[in-house]
Amino acid sequence: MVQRNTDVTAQVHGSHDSAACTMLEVLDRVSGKWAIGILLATAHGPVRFMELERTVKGISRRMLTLTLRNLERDGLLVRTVYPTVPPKVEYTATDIALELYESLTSLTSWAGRHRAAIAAARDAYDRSAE
Amino acid sequence: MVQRNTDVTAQVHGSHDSAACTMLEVLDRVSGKWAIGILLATAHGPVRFMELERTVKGISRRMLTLTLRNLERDGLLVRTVYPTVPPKVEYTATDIALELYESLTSLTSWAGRHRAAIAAARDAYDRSAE
DNA sequence: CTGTATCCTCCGGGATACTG
DNA sequence: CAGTATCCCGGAGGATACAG
Repeated sequence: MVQRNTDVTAQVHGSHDSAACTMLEVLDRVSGKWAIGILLATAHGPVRFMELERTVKGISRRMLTLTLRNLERDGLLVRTVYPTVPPKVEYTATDIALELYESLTSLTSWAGRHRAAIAAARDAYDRSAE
Repeated sequence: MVQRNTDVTAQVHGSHDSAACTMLEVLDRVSGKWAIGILLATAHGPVRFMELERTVKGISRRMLTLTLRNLERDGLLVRTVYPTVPPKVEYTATDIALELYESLTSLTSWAGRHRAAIAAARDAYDRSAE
C-alpha cells in the first residue's frame, strides 16, 4: 500500500468533510495489497486456507494470515475451525462484505468507462516530458 | 498507503478476474495518503496551490506536489499556470474526476450503514484477545 | 507563490524456517 | 493443513533547505 499509512482519517477529520471521512474508512478497510483479492475469493462461499493460498496468486503465507485476521477483525470474514486432524479452517464472507463488494462495482464501472482515457492521458503526459 | 504497492494488479491478473482487475486500477489511482483529500478539495471549482496546502490539513509541500502531478498525469486534474508575478497556479478537476467522486459515494453509503457494526466487531475481536 | 532537492524514518510486505 | 516467528528490504512519505 499501499506503504499504506494507517492514519488517513486524520487529514479529513482536519478538513471537516464527513464524506471524505467515511470514504477513507472504506479505503483503510480495503487497502493493502491483498484485501480485495481475498474478498473476491471469498465472495462465492466458504474457502479454506490452502485454497486461498492458491487462488490469490502471489500472496505469501504470512500476508495471507495477516490480511485474513484484519478482515475477520472488521467483521468482514468469519473464521470457522473444524477440530479435525489435519485441521480444517474455512473463511466465509459476511453480509457486510458482500454489500461492500456490490458497492465496489460502481467503481469498476467508472474504471471501465475511463480506462482508455486515463491511459491516453498518462501516455500524453509522459511523452510531453520525454 | 497506503506503503502502497504499485503492482496490485498483478495478483488479480493472476486470478483472472476482470472485475478485480478494474477494481484495483481504481484503488491504484485513489490510493496514497493524500489523493482523495485533494480530489475532494478540487471538487467544487479551481483551487490554487496554497489553498490546497491549507485545505488538505497535514500535507507536506512535497507530497502535495507529488500527488498533484500524479492526478494530473492520470487526467483527473488540469494544471493551469498564470504567468504573473508572483506565479499563480490553479488545479481543476476534470469530468472524469467528478464522475469518480460520484462513484465513491456508493462506498460512503456502505461505510455509513456499517460503521457501527464494524467498530463493534473490532472491539469484540480485540477484547476476546485481551 | 509555487515549487525542487536531499536526507531520513518507518512499516508493509517478501523469504525462509519452524510448530501443533 | 494452518499457521507463527524472524530477518530483511524497498519505497511512501515527513522535515528541511533552497530556487525561480
